[in-house]
Order: sequence, then structure tokens, then C-alpha cells
Amino acid sequence: MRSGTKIDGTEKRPRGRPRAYEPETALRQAAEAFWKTGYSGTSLDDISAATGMNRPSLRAAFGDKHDIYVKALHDYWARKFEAMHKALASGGTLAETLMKVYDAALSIYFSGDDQVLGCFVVGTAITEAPGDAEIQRIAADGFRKLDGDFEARFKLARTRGELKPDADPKALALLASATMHSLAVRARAGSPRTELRKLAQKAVSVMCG
Amino acid sequence: MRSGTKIDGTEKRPRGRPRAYEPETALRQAAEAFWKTGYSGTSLDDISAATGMNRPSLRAAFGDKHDIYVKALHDYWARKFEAMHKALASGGTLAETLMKVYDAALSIYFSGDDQVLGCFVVGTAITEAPGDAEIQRIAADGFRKLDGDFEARFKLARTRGELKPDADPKALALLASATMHSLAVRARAGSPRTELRKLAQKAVSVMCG
DNA sequence: TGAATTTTGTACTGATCAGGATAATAATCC
DNA sequence: GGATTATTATCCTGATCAGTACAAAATTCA
Repeated sequence: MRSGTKIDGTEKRPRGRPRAYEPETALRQAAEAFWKTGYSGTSLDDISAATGMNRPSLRAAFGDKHDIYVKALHDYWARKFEAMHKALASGGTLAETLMKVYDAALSIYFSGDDQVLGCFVVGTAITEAPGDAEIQRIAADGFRKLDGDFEARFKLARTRGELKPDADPKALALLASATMHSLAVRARAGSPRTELRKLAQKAVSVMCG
Repeated sequence: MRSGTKIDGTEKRPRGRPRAYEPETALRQAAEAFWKTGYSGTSLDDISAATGMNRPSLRAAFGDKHDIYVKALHDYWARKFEAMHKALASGGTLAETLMKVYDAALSIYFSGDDQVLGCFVVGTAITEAPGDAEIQRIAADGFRKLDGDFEARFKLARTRGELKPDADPKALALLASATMHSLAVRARAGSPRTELRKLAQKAVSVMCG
């Protein structure tokens, strides 16, 4: 949101020269550049071209290259979990819900204009993780959250009688996450979307008994 | 193998100045450099430092940066599948065999001297894949082979009666591969080895009924 | 011992990198 | 309309990048 924008539409613009970009849009465009070529493979000139901002403006708005990437990474997780929670909250059987979650993920993985980019985290953060404690922590936190959300859904399924009483929600959640990781990796390796959807369906059918 | 080395030990050295490096060792050291920081994040100077070879020697021995990486990638897949086939061929129940496969993978993922580097393919090739058709193809070929090897083992298990007759070997193989992908990603994201081994055990227990 | 051969070591090239200094620009405020 | 303020645009910096040219070094062969 532009700092001078008000809800009723009355513009209360700040003092100096107005920005020529929208921060949210620019960050999204910067993320797309990183998504394509990775953190190390993307230069500030690439980001400058992707956003239409020149380098000094980029710096003033978002900080240095690492700052931009970390902001983009947080933004990606937020979008991913928003889509996932929407799918989880939409009702339906366990199998239906899981497929909605995977379909939501595939929509993100295949959202590139020309290329298939897979998962932003798996495709870019994982490479940097061993040498960058902050990126590693953000990636790991997201994976843990994913595990927890899946586990909660499997526990609910067990109390509802959708699973046998002796089913192990934690084990099933790890397999559900593993399926997600596999989709993420394989999308970037070039597997077509229809094939990945079938993969998800087979995984769901095993997990649901 | 040194070109002038003979099996009986008699050295028949080639004409000029002898090499100061062993090609296999140097390629392994170059791979380790890529493994740590990714393809784009690793410079030829880094590789030069890791191998002890200077840049002109690197070029003469392996070609340009991309050539070195592709050779390292092939070499990694070969080592990975060698370890996996050894585990698959060692006998035992389905569950035991699968755990041997995952333990072999974890040994590779945790083989770094100081850092945990996870899977070379997932950690470095996947980032480059969308923009590099050759790397993408090599990665995808390996994943397909992994799927096929798992499927063959599940088919064998079904004929042996280790699985119910209505079990779906293809579906189980995809889950087994997904578990591998998950270990690969999570190792690089910082999960401890004991935790990943437990994850594999839970996955195996679900897959084996 | 000297010619031939192969690798190594040094140094150079033009390009690109991240970052920052400085001036021009475009708006508000008084 | 002039002062103030924030952003944009241009240009400079030193470092690093991949690649290569060329001479020195180390070996075999005759």
C-alpha cells in the first residue's frame, strides 16, 4: 500500500517526488527474477530490469541484494500458506482436501509466464541454505509449518473416522510434505503438470488408505 | 585413471611434463565446491582453489565452467546409484531394504567435512534447470531412474507376498522417491540426521503397510 | 645433451558485479 | 513563487568474473 493512499480514495501524498513504482509489485517482480535464476545467478541489474527501478532506488526501497531476497522469500511463504490454508479450510473429504492443497501448489509452481519455475524455496533458497543461516532458518521454519498443518488435518480426519484409529498422523503428514517437496523438485526438473497431478493423486490414494 | 598408468604397475608415462593432479580427485574436489555454493555461486577461482589447479589447467582438463559442472553432475549420479543398487541388492525384507537405501542416501547427504550439503542434484542442478536444458535433462533422467528402481523393488515385493496383491507398485515407488526428495531438501535446510532417519522410518512403515 | 612435447604459472583482457556519490527532477508546503 | 523534501538518473569505484595468450618448467625421446 502506498504510504499516502487512504481508504476513501483521498490522496494524502508525502512531501517529495512521488515514487515511480509500487513497492509490492516491484518486490513481486524482483522475486520472479530470483525465481528464474536463483539468488547467486541473479544480479542487481537483472532485478533492476525486472522492476524498472534503477539500482539506487532499489537500495532505498528494499536494501541490498540479500535484503531484497529475504523479503521476497517471506512474501513467497506468505502466499504459499495463504493458498494452502484456503484449500484446507474449504471442506470436503480428506482426499479431496489434500488434492486441493496440491492443486494450489501446482498453480504456484506453474505460474511462470514462459518457464516452469517450481517452488521458490526449493528452487532458490535450498541452494543458498548451507552458507546462509538466515535463509536456512526461513526455509526450515516453512517446512515445519507445512508439516504441522498437514498433521492437524490428518488428526482431524482420524477423529472424524476418515482414517483408521491406528493411523499415524505424524507419519502421514511427513509423507504429505514429502509429496509436496517432490512436486516442487520435479516441476523444476521439467515434469509436465498433468503428470505431477497424477503423482499427487497416487500419493493421496496411498495416504488415505 | 592416469593415461599412462598400467594395471601391472609399470608406468608408461606420456611425453611431456607430468600432471600435478589426479583428474578423478580434482573433479571430486570441483564437485564439492559446486555442492557448497551452487553452480552460479561458485567461480572458477573457487574451483581452482579447491583443486589446487590453476585456471588454464582446469580448462585443458575439463573444459569450461559448464563442462566441469556437467561432468561433476554425471559423476554424482553414478555414485548415488552405485550406493543405491548396492543397498537394493543386499537382500532382506522390503522394509529393511528401503531403510538401507535411505541410509545410503543420508551418508551421501551428510558427507561434507564441515557443512551438511544434502543432495547435489536437488541443491545445485534444480536451481539451474529452468534455464539450462542439459542440466534439466540430466536431473530428470536420474529422477526417472530412481522411480524405476523403486518400482522394480515394490513389484518384486508384491510377487514375494511382502505386499498385498492389490498394492500399487508405481504409487509406492513415487512415494519412495518423494521421501528421498524430502530427505534431500530437508538435509540442506538443516534437519539433523537422526530426525531424517526417523522420517524415513515412518515413511517406510506407511509404505510397507 | 638437445629437440620435442605437455603442463604449469603469470599476466592480461573486456565484461560484469555490488555499491555509492552526486546532480537533476518532481512533488508539497508556506 | 521560492524553500523543502523525496525520488530518480547518471556516473564513478574497486572487486571479481570467465577466458586466454605466452613464457617457464618438467618430462620423454633420440
